[in-house]
Amino acid sequence: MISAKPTPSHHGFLAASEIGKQKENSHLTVGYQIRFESTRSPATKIVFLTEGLLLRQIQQEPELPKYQVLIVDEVHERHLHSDFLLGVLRQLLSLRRDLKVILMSATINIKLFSEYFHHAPVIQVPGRLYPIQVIFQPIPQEEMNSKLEKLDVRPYLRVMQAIDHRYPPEERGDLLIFLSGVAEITAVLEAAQTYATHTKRWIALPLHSTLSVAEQDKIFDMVPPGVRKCIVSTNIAETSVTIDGVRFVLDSGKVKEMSFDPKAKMQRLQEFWISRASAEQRKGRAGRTGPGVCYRLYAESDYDAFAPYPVPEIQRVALDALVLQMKSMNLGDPRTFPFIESPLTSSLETAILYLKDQGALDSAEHLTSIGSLLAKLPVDVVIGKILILGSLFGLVEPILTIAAGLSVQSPFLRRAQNDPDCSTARKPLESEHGDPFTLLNVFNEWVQIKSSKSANSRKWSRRRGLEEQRLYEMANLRRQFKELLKDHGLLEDPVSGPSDSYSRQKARRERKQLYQLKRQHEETKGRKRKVLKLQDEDTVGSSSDEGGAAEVSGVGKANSVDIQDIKFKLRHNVEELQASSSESWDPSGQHITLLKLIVCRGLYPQLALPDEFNASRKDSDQIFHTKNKAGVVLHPTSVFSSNPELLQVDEIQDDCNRAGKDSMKNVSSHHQLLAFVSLLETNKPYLVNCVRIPALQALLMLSRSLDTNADCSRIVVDGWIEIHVVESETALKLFSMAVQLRAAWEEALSLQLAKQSSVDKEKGRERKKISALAWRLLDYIKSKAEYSIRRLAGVEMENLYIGPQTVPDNACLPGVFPSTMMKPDHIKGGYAVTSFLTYNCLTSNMDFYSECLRTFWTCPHCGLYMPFTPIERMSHEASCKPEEVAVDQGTVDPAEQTTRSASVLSLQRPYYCGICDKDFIFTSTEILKHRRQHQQIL
DNA sequence: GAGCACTGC
Repeated sequence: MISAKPTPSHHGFLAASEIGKQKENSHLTVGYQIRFESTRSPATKIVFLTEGLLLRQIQQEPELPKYQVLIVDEVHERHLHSDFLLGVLRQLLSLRRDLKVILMSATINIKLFSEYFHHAPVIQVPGRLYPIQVIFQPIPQEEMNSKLEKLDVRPYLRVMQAIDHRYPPEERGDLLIFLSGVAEITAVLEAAQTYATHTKRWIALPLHSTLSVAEQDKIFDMVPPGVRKCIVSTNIAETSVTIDGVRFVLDSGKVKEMSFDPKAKMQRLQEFWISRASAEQRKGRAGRTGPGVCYRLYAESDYDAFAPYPVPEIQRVALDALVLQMKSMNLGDPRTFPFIESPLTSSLETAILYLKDQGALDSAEHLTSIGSLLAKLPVDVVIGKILILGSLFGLVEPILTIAAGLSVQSPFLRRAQNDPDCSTARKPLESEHGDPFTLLNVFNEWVQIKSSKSANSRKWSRRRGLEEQRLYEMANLRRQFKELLKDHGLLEDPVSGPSDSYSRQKARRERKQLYQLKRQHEETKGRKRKVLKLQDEDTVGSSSDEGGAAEVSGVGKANSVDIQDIKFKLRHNVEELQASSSESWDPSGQHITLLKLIVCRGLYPQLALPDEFNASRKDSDQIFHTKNKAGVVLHPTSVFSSNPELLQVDEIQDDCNRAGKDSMKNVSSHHQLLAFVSLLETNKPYLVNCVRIPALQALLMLSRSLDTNADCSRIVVDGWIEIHVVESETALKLFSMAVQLRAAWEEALSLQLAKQSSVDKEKGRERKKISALAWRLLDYIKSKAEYSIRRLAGVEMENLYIGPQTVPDNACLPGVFPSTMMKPDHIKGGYAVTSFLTYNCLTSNMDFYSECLRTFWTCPHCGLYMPFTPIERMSHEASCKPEEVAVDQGTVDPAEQTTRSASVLSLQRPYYCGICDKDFIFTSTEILKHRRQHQQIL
């Protein structure tokens, strides 16, 4: 193990340049590889790559035969991937005696690493840092801000004054201020700029990740003589961005960190004191080019009380992806894996439970077929599900874009929200269906611009307040997703389009030109450092966000080559992209409806229910509830936040028929649910990236548990949402459709995953079936129903079920499918119809017996006319459905095998008729026929 | 009126 003093220099780079010198003539032997870029070739001897990428390679080749020596840099930073990698390498070392592993770390916590690797020898390398004077300057009590107040900027200004006072302006050296977040940065920046206009000795600049790339780059610009930069930054300057020329560091001692609340499945961004290791790292930023000074806005006793190190990432985040990857690497039980420092047991259990719930792990915690696929997709589990589901319905192109859009930082620049020009230009891109669809629109429009010769995509993006960089990233991501789906047989290789020799030649010529432009750019490389101007007196007052600044750098770039554009056009086939993006042009809205259903199924159970009293609330006060967290709000960037009317229900009120009934309040046929991508708590818990969908239809289709009363008009979903359907007739119709569609969808999916549709002839049949399924899903989603919906209160949730009844086990009712049995449910009471549906188990004031609820009904398929109880009718409908949608018994997911095989035998079953006082062996239809006889007699 | 720390496969 190699260690060095905590210095911001990149040891890895040092090594590279030394190696480079040795091998000057054959520079090709040293390469690098990151996610979307590689200079690796067969000749490569030394390669720099990221930990995540190496882990993916281990997934493919567990013994890493390609490598003899591995150097892992910056292990002290304790990233999720690096901690995991160390664990994997430690195991690999016992398999590969010839492998050499070298860890590089700052001197902190050397013992931990050395002992973990069986007391590996330590080599100390002296650091190269200039001396730094530390000044503790705690904030006086009266300037401490309470949580609700804006940050008090006086302590920060005092430091700037002190610098002006003590150091002559001709002595160079900039100031770097570390704060916790954007709000704090804005406050200090404003004050610093005001101070700067008086003294003319400062130029203050913000630095955080949500700034556009151009704005971030400004911190590298030069200042006029006698002027210092004051860079007001987040943590980004602690490790990610290195700025030379900093002589003064001002450390607030605060940091915002993401943690994970497993109970509510919610991310939480909270402010904390930094660790001593971080404090030292921040201090070190002052001593890179010469002796420096570090002002700390806390007392030395505070410093001593700080935690020694930051909490390793593995102990802070959701471990779904990690567990999934471990499973696919055959690393055994994650609970007993010898991590350098174990994650919390509860966190591992939550992840395992979640993966089971999502069907990625079976009950024995082995990967399922969908699980092993998800493990190979470099995305969150929910996004992975969306991709898989999308490939089923041949809606891959828009789904790829949506999945990519949800996996990158938002392309919407924050500052543009206040700019009226921007928001009007953005307006046409907004989708009333939800934020993922806005992302889809943005990308598709952008691709159209890219493919037109005359339009300038950079300009187009800037007009709309979009960070184009994010759109390039989306293009890369969606291509990677597409290739992965293809590799795993979920996507057919497109038949390559006709290409005549002329167009091939043309394409070749274009590529050649692009290469030339790229080379030109590389030769004149390095952005020329501009000289920053002092802030004008009159612009300062109004500009908290520096309206003009981006414009200046934009104009500066307009004349040069757009290297991003060239790289994009070299990497992607723009015409193909354009074709696929216009594919999702969908005037009828059919695709959108299906896409929404797919996205929502992927996101399930991340659903939020609008509060029933939202109609009487102000726009900004709209409240939503999730199963585990009541009272969440929309993130202000959501379409629904600026257009809350999209979620308003036009209530059917004071209808004379139901005026008196309390349960029939809030009746409408337009109730909507929100599916959301994440729940993030900052000041409040926010729903991020929302999609709206018809509530009842979606819940019947997606939820894990549906409990009903006798006529199915009252439904409890997943134990927390209650629905009253006005007409039980309607409820039954929906139930019947949902039950059948779920089975058909499930089957199509498992067929797809099992790759059983490899024979061409079958493929055609499969496709027909799937398109029939799609149409039926569309019909179903659009079906009308009037109902009320609300979240159950805590007490109500505890008294939902009638509980086990004294029914003998063999008293089974005919099932909904010919092959399933409706068994008495011994926990809830009532009857288990399918794995998700329990009939007549809800406690109710009205004590219905199913026999009382027979009504006459004509089967649309066979014309049978007779009185049915609700459940008999569903059963008949399911067994009497048209040929092409019949459920194929031949292909059953192994996970479901047990439940089904038992019931296949039970097509016929004992039936006791009370009127005849006789036992029969009947199929369900025969039972119905038999009962009809009695009805006629009576 | 009110907002997201930072990486990365």
